[in-house]
Amino acid sequence: MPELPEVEVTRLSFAPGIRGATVLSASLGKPLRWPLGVAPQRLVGQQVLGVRRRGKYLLIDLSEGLLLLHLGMSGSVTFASGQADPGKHDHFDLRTTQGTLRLNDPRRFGAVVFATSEDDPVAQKLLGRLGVEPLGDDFDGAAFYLGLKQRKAAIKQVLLAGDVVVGVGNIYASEALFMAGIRPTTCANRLSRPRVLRLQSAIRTVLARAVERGGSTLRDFSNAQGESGHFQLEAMVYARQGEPCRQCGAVIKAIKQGQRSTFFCPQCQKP
DNA sequence: CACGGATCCTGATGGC
DNA sequence: TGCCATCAGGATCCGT
Repeated sequence: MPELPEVEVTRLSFAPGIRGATVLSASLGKPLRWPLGVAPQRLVGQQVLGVRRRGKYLLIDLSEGLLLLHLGMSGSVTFASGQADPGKHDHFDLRTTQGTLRLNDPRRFGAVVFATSEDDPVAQKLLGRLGVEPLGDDFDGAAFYLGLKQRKAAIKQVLLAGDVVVGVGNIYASEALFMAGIRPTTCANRLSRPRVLRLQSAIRTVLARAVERGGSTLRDFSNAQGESGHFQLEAMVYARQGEPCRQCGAVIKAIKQGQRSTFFCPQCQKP
């Protein structure tokens, strides 16, 4: 479910509400991708200082450490006072003085991990190899060009890998490549400088637009207030195989790259 | 070091 | 209705 826009929309939807709260209790459901790393009691009494995002991770800053939260493929978060009893797929509850933060994740590819600080090896193992933030000032075309120049894999797979630039998942990789006019199968190191600059700009535009629209709700994504996103309605290629390109009318194609679906317009996007 | 494939898990969907 | 295969917004691990 969650790429950068969905994670950011989630963050925005509960960060103001939880800031300043004190943890009353924490409880776990079924095992997630990684263990919490400490006894849930360790969190009790800590104050929530704020919520940040790094790539697709939510970083919940506490007075004596931080929680790294990842939504995997099917995770979503709710924040409310008076939550019902945990359901079948609710695997983490953080009860605070200002409401309960709850992670629901049917497939359990997500995780909640406690680290004493961002420098903690536990945190570094998850964050250490992440690429640049696409919506930040550090994402400049020159560095992006140099990063791509060292990769000979298909550009779409390089984007998904997240070690050059973070946050671009399966939907937005296809969308950004469409906007940049680049065929997803093109080798990253064979893209000219101008095309890389176009791609850099397209990534920023697509992700920022998706955040504005509340993310994409394909099946069940919703923010911490239970609201759906709407970006999927304006997708140019994602999940539109067989339909006419909104730009040129050619038939949108679907292919597989590394077990993942890729969508593109064979006419608008050049190798 | 970088690449491609297998893998974790559950649920929805479509064909027969 | 049941059964089976396939697919799904992610990212790590492993062999090459």
